[in-house]
Amino acid sequence: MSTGARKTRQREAIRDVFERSERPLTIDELVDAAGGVGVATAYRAVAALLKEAWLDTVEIAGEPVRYERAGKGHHHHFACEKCERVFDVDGCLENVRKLAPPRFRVKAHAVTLYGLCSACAR
Amino acid sequence: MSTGARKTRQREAIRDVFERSERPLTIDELVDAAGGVGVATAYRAVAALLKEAWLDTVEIAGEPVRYERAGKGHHHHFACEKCERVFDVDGCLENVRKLAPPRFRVKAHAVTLYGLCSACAR
DNA sequence: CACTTATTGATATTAGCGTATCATTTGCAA
DNA sequence: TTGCAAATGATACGCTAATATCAATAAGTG
Repeated sequence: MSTGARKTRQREAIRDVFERSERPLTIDELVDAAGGVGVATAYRAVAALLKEAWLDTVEIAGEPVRYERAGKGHHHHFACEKCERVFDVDGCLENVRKLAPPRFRVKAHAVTLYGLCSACAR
Repeated sequence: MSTGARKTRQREAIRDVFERSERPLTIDELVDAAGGVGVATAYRAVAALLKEAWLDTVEIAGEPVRYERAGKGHHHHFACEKCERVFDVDGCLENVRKLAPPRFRVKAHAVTLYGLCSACAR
């Protein structure tokens, strides 16, 4: 027979990178970290992994889209203004949805913190 | 003499639009609302108003940049998934910055709610 | 091994958004 | 009213991010 996805060096490398990284990565970060993977391939692999819900999208205003392993549970993000990396922030706040004006139906929310990560803060 | 900014129909219209609107507007929304104002002019006027801190930038992930009158005090935003408009959300949460991991220095934060605005929720 | 076809990747192309150009219009002061 | 610099606006251009192209490569079955 013949149908199905093939196991390639590049795809393995990409999965590895995401499995090891505990923070969301941009396509460029991914390409750098994976090594020897073309941009087009990176985009294709990410698109596939998104489709099969193995990756989630992390969008932060004014920044390139990032991706991280799906299924981490509810969390938010911290964007370091110096090293430009984005980190996961566990936990959430109780009354987020109560901020909405009356009659507004809240379906999701995002909390993003900005500042300096531990490495850059010293 | 001769130095200084001139008062034009277009600039007046743009200021009026922002003064009347209680929600952040994109350049396109601004151009539509102002009527008879070219895109280039809109960009130029907004740039000037940003420089003199009469306007603030409102950035929401994956969406075009919006602008609103500066000096409203700390608040956040609600993005309607249906009509694509963005609304102000007054108030904030106490412990936002406490979410950050140890040793991270939080300098700012953004809370964005997604869902349906009162008009679209009915 | 041999062959079929998915995959790769350099690059062309597209799309979205903002700035630069420059001829024309228009404030506004004398 | 006149004159000049500021302002306008249609459009060309530039930038960034992502997709499409297509010849070359390689996975994996028989």
